[in-house]
Amino acid sequence: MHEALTIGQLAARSGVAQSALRYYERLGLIRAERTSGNQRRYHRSELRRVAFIRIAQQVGVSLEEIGDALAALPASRTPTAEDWARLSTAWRERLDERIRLMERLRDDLDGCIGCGCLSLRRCTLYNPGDELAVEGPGARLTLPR
Amino acid sequence: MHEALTIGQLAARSGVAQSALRYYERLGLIRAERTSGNQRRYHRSELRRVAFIRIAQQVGVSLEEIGDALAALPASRTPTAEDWARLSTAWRERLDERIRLMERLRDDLDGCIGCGCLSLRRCTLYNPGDELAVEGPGARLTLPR
DNA sequence: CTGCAAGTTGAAGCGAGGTTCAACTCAAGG
DNA sequence: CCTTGAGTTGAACCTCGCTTCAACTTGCAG
Repeated sequence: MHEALTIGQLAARSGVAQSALRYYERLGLIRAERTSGNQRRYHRSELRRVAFIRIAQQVGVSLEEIGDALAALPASRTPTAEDWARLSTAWRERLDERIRLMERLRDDLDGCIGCGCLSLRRCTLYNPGDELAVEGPGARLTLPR
Repeated sequence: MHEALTIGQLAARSGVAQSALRYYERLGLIRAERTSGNQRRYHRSELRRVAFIRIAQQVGVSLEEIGDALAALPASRTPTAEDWARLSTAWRERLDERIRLMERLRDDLDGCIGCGCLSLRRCTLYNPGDELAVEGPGARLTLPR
């Protein structure tokens, strides 16, 4: 029992439901070989991919964007620590940005608590990203990116 | 043109689409009077409600929870600065919590960048909220609450 | 070789947070 | 009065990130 993980094992070890793993595969976020009987066998390096996906989600990145990022990994070989480090660094900057945004929100909120204003334009608070306008149909990302 | 805002005006001033405003009304988050011809007329204080809703969304609160919070406002009178301040204080704590979570994520990520590990259990990084398990059907909140 | 857990698929469904549409009605300036 | 832009409704649709289901097939311990 070296190398290959079944979907159940990957699910257990990553904490991600099997159905979610299959979904990720459909989206091209992870990959699996198949046994002669068509069952998925995951290389251990997929564990890192899954971890990366979940972390990126927490940073507020959509699965589509995560896919783009993962596509930058070398397909020919198992990604090295360095490969991962490069990606992590990129997300780190996003995280920092998000944190800054939250902190600004908090500080603005502090300023407003005194006056109870929440008066949109008068406050810096409202709409911190200057994203007043329309963006097309469908659901919106509730949280800032 | 004092007091009452049309839906178009509220949309323009709040930066929220008319369709979203009607949706919020269906959910009971905001209220409007009606003209004799059945058109909505919003009290100016609804501007603050809308602002509050958008801010709370940024903090990662669902519309349902926002509704619960807004229900705590006095229905009989226009909310005072103090009323709003109370709500804001409550959200501030949530915000702080979220910021802490993000910072922890960032610090953990920093630790991992060196080794490129992302190795789930070995790192503190993965799944910071200890929320490994199942939660029932439907979409999941992507970002920590 | 049997039995049972674990795996397979595609299609359908869910929940959140809206948008879009058609078919009207209202408000107000000229 | 007429026109035109703004507003009305309910129902249908959308995206995202999954889960659930039914109907099978595989893998493996005994």
